Amino acid sequence: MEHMNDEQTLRNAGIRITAVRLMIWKQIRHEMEGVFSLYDMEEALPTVDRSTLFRTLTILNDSHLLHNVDDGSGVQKYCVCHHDDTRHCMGHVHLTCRICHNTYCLTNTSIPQVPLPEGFQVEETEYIVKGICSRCAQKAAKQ
Amino acid sequence: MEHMNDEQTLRNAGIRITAVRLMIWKQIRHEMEGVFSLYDMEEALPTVDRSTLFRTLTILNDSHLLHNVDDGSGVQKYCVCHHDDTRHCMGHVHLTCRICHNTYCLTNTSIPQVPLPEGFQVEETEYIVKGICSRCAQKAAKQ
DNA sequence: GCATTCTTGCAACTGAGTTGCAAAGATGCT
DNA sequence: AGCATCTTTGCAACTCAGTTGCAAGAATGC
Repeated sequence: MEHMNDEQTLRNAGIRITAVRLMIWKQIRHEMEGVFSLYDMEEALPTVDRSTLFRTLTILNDSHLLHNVDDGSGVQKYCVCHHDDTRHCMGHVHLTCRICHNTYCLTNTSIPQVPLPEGFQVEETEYIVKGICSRCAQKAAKQ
Repeated sequence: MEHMNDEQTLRNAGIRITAVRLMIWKQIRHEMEGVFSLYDMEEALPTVDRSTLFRTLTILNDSHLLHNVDDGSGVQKYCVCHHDDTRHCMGHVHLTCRICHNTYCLTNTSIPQVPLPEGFQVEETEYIVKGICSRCAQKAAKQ
């Protein structure tokens, strides 16, 4: 699965192949690290229109090749789903840095359960830690 | 503290009293239940300009009379801080309903800790459960 | 090879939040 | 109270991210 070629991955997800989609997916898969935004994609692929990027990200999201990350910045972020089966990849903890605005996935830290009121139907859980990442903290300390 | 009058509450927080501010605070304190947005305030107080509401909410937030709630809807929400001291009211779990877009505070459910990487300076933690609230689930079941 | 369907880029729009500025209001000092 | 100073307010205009309508271009099915 990990080594499936990019075109096959899209096809398997039921996504029709086009030059633009393949370019977008390759960019995400091989060049973007961690969590990225629509704006990051615009920067990375300036020849592709924003609306196309948006629509393609939505398709990838719906096909569970990406998942939405809500880091509380007010900007929608995306992240490659790393999982080996078809289950939707469930929540892990996210760190988001107030200074550099990067968001990091703690892929190995799953979200602890809490008791919920009777009758609430859970669909998704977000656990976001906001603060200052170690890199930014170090920079700040030097000055 | 709970019974302090509204004017005194503002004054104690270091906020200058004006007719508009008092009206906003009374509305929040006595009419809004739970979590509300700027838009909710616009609806409730149509005579007050949006920018004034926004600036006043920001002041109340900075003075820890309100706190920001990030429910992942992309819309900033606010909630009265219920606490007896000057500590910033720390995170509790929020439920947010995909159907009615209401957000509920589980004020008694504090956010469980998770292990974090060395060097990350935590400032705030959000725990948001997204899904369908019992009221909306019941409505859906009837049909 | 042609008709049909899907994808793309452009432009224009929405919605929430935010800012500059002048008028209105509050405060401090005599 | 009268006046100068500082703060707050409403208006309009703007930013920023996301979203949509539509016509042109690309892919697909027979």
